[in-house]
Amino acid sequence: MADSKARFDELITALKERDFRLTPQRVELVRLIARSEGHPSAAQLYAKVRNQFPTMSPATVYKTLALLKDMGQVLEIDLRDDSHYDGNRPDPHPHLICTQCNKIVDGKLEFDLPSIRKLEESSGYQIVRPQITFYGLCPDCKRNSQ
Amino acid sequence: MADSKARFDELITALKERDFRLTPQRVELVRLIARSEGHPSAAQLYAKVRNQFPTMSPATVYKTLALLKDMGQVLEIDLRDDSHYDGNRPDPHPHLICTQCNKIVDGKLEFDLPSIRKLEESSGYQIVRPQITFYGLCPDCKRNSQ
DNA sequence: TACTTACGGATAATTATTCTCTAAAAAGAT
DNA sequence: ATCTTTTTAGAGAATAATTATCCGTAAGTA
Repeated sequence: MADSKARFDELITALKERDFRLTPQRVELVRLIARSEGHPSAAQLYAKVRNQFPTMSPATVYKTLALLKDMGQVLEIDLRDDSHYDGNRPDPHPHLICTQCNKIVDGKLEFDLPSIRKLEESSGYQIVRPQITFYGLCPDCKRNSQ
Repeated sequence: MADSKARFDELITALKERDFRLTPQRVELVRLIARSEGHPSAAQLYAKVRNQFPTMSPATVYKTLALLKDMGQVLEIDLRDDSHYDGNRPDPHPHLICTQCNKIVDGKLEFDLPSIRKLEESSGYQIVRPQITFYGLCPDCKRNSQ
């Protein structure tokens, strides 16, 4: 959350450019995303946005998230039970997910571009979006399980 | 599918060793897994096993898959909509998934062990299961989209 | 201000996965 | 072997995230 105001403006501008309407609900959701530090789930964002708009429906959250995802502005992290979203680092990067408490943190791991090129050649696939997830135990749960 | 009979025996032996019961339903499911070439989903396995056991429930499939997964004998590939299973290469390896036709193939990419160790150190996480997925276009869909 | 059209909201549908309960199988004792 | 006890698995119902549909309304524009 280097500068959530700047990120907010960035997202709003991106929406305007593509002629999507800036409804109050949508603006509020974008504000929450820009301000988010972790990797909130759709349900968590929904719960927060309902503070301002108690009648809002989940579908509205999903629709706007899908929009931002398609624009490449938020990164979806699909888990088994639900999806979480990274609204401040839309570039692909690895995630570490605790299998005990479900805590998600960003991983600092460089992609080995040459290897990916080789993989594209050997497989014939055109790779668009890498999704690298490391399941394991977070420091807290590791300690508690010992 | 080098030798599905050998793989079948291997899985059955592993189940026996841990004193899991070999019910007809379970044996048939294991046979399907040992024989599977691609990365079948739970639903696909369920559909096939119902040819032999029309009254069988999905829960039975999920339970046995969970069992084999916990034993490290099958690898789960969780996608957004459902999970697929790799019953013949239980060691972690990357997958390439086509965003158009959902075809899944195994990727031949070495894990960079030193990088993973560094990631464990910097994050404090104890990594148990890496899941590396590359979304993109398979050769067929790439051709058709041009 | 009026027009056009996308959006929000509600409800219901869909669908993967899991819970609960019952039946059946294994183990042990006589 | 048979009866009893205990554990496990199977079937069907339930759960919960996400999506589809439809209509009224409000955003953007001239």
